[in-house]
Amino acid sequence: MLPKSQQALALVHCNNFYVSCERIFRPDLARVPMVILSNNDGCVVSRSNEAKALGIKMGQPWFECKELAEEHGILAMSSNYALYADMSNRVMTILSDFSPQCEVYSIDENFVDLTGMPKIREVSYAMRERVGMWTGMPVCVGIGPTKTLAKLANHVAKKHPRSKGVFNYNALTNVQKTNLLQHLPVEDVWGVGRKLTKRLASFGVTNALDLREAHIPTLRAEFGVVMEKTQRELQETPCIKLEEVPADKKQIVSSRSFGSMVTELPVLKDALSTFVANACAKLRAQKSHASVIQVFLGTNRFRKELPQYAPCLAVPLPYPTNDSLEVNRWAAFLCERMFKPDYQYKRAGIMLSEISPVTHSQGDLLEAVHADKHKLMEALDNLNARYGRGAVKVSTQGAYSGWQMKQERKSPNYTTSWDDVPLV
DNA sequence: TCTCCGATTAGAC
DNA sequence: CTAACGGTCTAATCGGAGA
Repeated sequence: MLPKSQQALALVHCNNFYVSCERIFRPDLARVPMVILSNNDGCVVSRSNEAKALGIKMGQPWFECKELAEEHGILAMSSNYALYADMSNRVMTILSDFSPQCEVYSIDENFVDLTGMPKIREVSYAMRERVGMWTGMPVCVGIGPTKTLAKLANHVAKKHPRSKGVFNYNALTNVQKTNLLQHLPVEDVWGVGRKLTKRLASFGVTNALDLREAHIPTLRAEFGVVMEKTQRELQETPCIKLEEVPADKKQIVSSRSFGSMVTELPVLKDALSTFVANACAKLRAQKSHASVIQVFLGTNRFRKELPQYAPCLAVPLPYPTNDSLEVNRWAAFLCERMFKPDYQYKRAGIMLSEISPVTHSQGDLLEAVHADKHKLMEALDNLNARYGRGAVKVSTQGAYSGWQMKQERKSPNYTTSWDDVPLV
């Protein structure tokens, strides 16, 4: 029997994605050390190479970096998701021309299946070049027989300038593979995070080779099935499938930390009405409805000297719905039940769960009522699609101020808003 | 003892 | 000037309740 033909999965990953999106429209920032901040301008979520070199850590709270930032003139910007989502779509569309089988894995990554294609190196360089030429986005490509090894190869491509942005694990000899894995810390393996790195170390597993060669029953017993899959993927046995069509969400969460503390019930309800609108719009976009709605509130858990309160309450709905108005009534009700004065709220959110596809229920006495509601929400979605999110609102939805997140340094929506296009 | 369920944990990005 | 630390999602596992 012929040996099983090996997969060639190419993981295409944008370099410093958010930073790169900003630089495409601000070429003057090309060499400026810079970072992009999370919602509420809280933590660093993307760093330029210069910022990395200065020691700024991924996920680090911005206020902790301030001193270093001032010293070295590090520029911080708020995140601009409308811009990043649009740039991502452009990149993904280009990549989809290179293979009929792709998985958009995240906003800045795509697994492109090149199995069976000739000249995989050339194709990889071509992907890099076309994306760069058409969008300005720098990307690196890692090729491997499994997702885990494609990730690993991408890591190598990023780290070693000599690779010129493309690294093919499949082209290595066994000795080269062993050598590579031996020099790769186990925490750089996909699926191995901080906690597992520590526990693995106590078993003498510190690099990727150790993990690949570890005693299988021990590994399975101590670390469970997830780790075993990772190990098998390192051994070139695919355990994680390519998921071409994204699965429907099983739960939808919409929540925010507030820009400042909130003490008033109406303000909380206003914030929640915005979260409900977002969550229900997502629900309708995947043609589903939810049977359970949960609301949570929270004080600032980092301010230990203040009284803490983080309640959470759920209701099973009498029948599944995706109607923003209806969900909002429940959200307001739950919020009122939990609200206690004299606390400073810093966060609130809503979760929709027990999600199932909408199917046309026959013979329902309320069918006509449901149909009308359905039309109302459809009209609302269409208007918001045409005139921008929030053009048509549910309830107060943002009428009160005080909870909106801090975004002090956001760039214009260069690609998605005519109002933001600079007139030369 | 088995099963179900909610809560917790760990990870990715 | 001040205060100042994200948001979403999944899968696996754990521990208790109930059958």
